[in-house]
Amino acid sequence: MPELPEVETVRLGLEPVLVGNRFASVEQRRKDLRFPFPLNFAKRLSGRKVEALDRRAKYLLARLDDGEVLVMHLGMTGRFSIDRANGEKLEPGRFYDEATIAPAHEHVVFHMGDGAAVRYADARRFGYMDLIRQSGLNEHALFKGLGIEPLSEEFTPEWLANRLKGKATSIKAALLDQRLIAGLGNIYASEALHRAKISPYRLAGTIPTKSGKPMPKTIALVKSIKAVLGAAIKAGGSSLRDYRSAEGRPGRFQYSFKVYGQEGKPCRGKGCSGTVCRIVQNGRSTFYCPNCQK
DNA sequence: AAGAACTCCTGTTGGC
DNA sequence: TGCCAACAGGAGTTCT
Repeated sequence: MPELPEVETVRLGLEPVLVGNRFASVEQRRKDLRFPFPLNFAKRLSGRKVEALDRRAKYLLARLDDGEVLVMHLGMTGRFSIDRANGEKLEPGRFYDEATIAPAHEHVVFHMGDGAAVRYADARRFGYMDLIRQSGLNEHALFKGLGIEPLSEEFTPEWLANRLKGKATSIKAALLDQRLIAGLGNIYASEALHRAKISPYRLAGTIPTKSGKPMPKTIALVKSIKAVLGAAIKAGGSSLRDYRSAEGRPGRFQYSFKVYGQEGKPCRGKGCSGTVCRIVQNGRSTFYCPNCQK
């Protein structure tokens, strides 16, 4: 569920609670999420200090003082909540009429040295956690094939044109491929294609280059991806059903969706009179405007 | 080898 | 109201 902007928002919320703090104890309430927890997970975390909390693609990386990295992925329904040390409970859904998280879905509780508790709940359990040595992180199976960070300076039209060349899959499917661009998901792929006025059906290989130079569509796509992700982070991510920022405040970017979830509504593209359609590609919904996306 | 289908799991929603 | 199929922000594994 959470894509790059949501994970980044969670990172910003967790950072002041985790960084510089120690794990006093960790409750691990089941042996696995999507994958088994690593051996002696809770024990290995106990007493460790968090030196930094980073993000890579949709992964959160808590760098520990013993050279290990606590790797966390939220899957589709993973969410964190924080009980502050001063006793204040910041429950997800606090600003909503939604029920609180069912206790059965709360799988991990990190008790911090300063008295704060960081809770991880995940109804579908598509999320996962692992402990990996910092020195081998980039060679680890989870990270080895991971693609470029779309907000990095290295992500340029030249780079994208080069990587899309010869691809026979749809551009929508290509944008979801984490080995290519790491962090885009189903919402922002649709939104970026709409901003760039590119049909999700277009074969990725037909977008890129002419005589070695990126075509306008490639330039527009890179610009759109960066813009939509940047704006979403600024808005604190998108809140649909499950996602809340770590403080429990909802994201606001859902109000800026131009196509995602907007089936049947008029296209909000400038000067476009089209209607937003929902189609299915590779088993996933794509929203787009057939009138302005070519 | 690339691309697509299948799979994991639980909860919500919409149609009849 | 009840039931049931469809769908949900991900991505590793298994097929073709």
